[in-house]
This record gives sequence, C-alpha cells and structure tokens, in this order.
Amino acid sequence: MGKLVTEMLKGTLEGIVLAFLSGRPAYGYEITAWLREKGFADIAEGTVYALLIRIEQRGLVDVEKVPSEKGPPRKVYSLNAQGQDYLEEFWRTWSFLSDRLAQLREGGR
Amino acid sequence: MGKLVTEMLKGTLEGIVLAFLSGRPAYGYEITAWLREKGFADIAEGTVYALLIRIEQRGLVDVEKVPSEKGPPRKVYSLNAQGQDYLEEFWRTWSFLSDRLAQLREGGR
DNA sequence: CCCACTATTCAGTGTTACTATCTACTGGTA
DNA sequence: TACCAGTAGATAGTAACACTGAATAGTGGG
Repeated sequence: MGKLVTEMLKGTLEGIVLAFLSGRPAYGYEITAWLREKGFADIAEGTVYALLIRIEQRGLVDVEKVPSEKGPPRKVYSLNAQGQDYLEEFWRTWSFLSDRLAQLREGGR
Repeated sequence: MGKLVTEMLKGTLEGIVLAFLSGRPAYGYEITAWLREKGFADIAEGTVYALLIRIEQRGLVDVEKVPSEKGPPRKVYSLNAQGQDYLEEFWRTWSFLSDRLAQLREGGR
C-alpha cells in the first residue's frame, strides 16, 4: 500500500501481532502468511521476526522451540500474562486514537 | 499517555494535522494548543513545527507569514489541492487499518 | 544435484516523534 | 530600568520502528 501505511503501522503492527497471539500461539512464518492473507501484503518477513524478538525481550511472550517436518525448527510464541496486560493497554490507546480520528473525520472540532 | 501512543502517532499525527487544516488555515502554536486541548497533552511543540516544515516541503500546504500583535510573525498554513488529495489517501489508509483492527478485536480470525 | 518451499536471522537505511535548547517579540510589573 | 510570562518558531541530537536485501538452514521432489 505504500509509505503511508508503513508509517501508520509503527506501534500498531506490534498490537496486531499480540492480538493474533492472544487467540492462539503461533510462529513467525505463520504470522507473516496470515498478515499477507489479511491484506498486509507488503509486510516484509524480516519485520515480523524483528518484532517477535522485541516482544520476547520485553517479556510479553513465552517462546518454545518446536521441530518442524519441513525446514528448521519453529519458534512458537504465546502471549503470557504480561503480554495480556500490555495488549489491553494497546487497545485502550488504540481506542483513544481511533475515537479522536473518527471525531475529526466528521468535521468534528 | 506514554510510549505506546507516541509510536502509534507516527504517520497518524501528520493526518491529524492535515485534517485540522482542511477545516481552516492555522499556525503552529495554535495547532499545538488545539492538540493539547484534544487530549494529546504530551505532544511537544517542536514535534508540530517539524511536522509543518515537512508537509510544507512536500508541497501539501501553502504558507503565509502574518504579523502577530503578540510575539513574532505567525506562519499560517493552509491545505492546498495536493494536500487535499493526500488527506483523502490518508483517510483511505486509515480506514483500511482501522477496519482490520476492529475485526481483529472482535476475536476476528 | 539443484531447486522450491519452509523458517529464521542480521546488517544497514529512512522516517518519525521526542528532548532540550535557542531565538525573538510583546506587555506587565517589581 | 530590568525581568518575566506569554506568544511564536527553529534546530541538533536521540530512540523506536518498519523496510531492504541477503544469508543461513532444513526437507523433499524433479
């Protein structure tokens, strides 16, 4: 979609991935494929892996290495309690921003 | 509000300011005050001025220097045709992202 | 044996918002 | 007079994040 969405994704992509992980554990390659399918066609794989490492280092997810039938072992990420808390705060912040924008869009002062 | 909203604002703040300018021309100090009032309490003034310079250089706004009764002259920004186009594309991109997030929030697949 | 697919990592880049500070002009007040 | 608060804008340096492009590694098929 271009540069615009790239900038908007900053801070948001993290929430998107965490929200996905709140549904079920998943590994990087899988998450990338899901994003592509969902219309985020141009999100680079490298971006997702970097993000996963970041949220792991912040202690928002637990990681388990699982052997794969095809290719190298998968790193399966699952949202932990701290991640849940963070996700809730993400939704609060998103709501705030989203509300402001909606108001602004309707010629709101 | 903290780091979360800071990251989310990347790419969005620009749209917010452009949307405001689509209503009427305004100058930096005024925009900052309006943002504060609207709940974006911790947006630094420097951030707004830097953003205005950016959108000016991209040709999205016209600028006029207007003397002020109090303090140095104001730089009044108004959205031009190119800015209008850009704003529309901003809203399209925002809608896309916003829809995805809404879907995801309702336990969407 | 090489290629396609799966799966992850990493170095280097660009954009954006933040912090902190500086300049500059007006009016009020000690 | 000297200083300060309020108005108005500019700028240098920093941190965070997504992107590009390439490398590595394992499996199975032509």
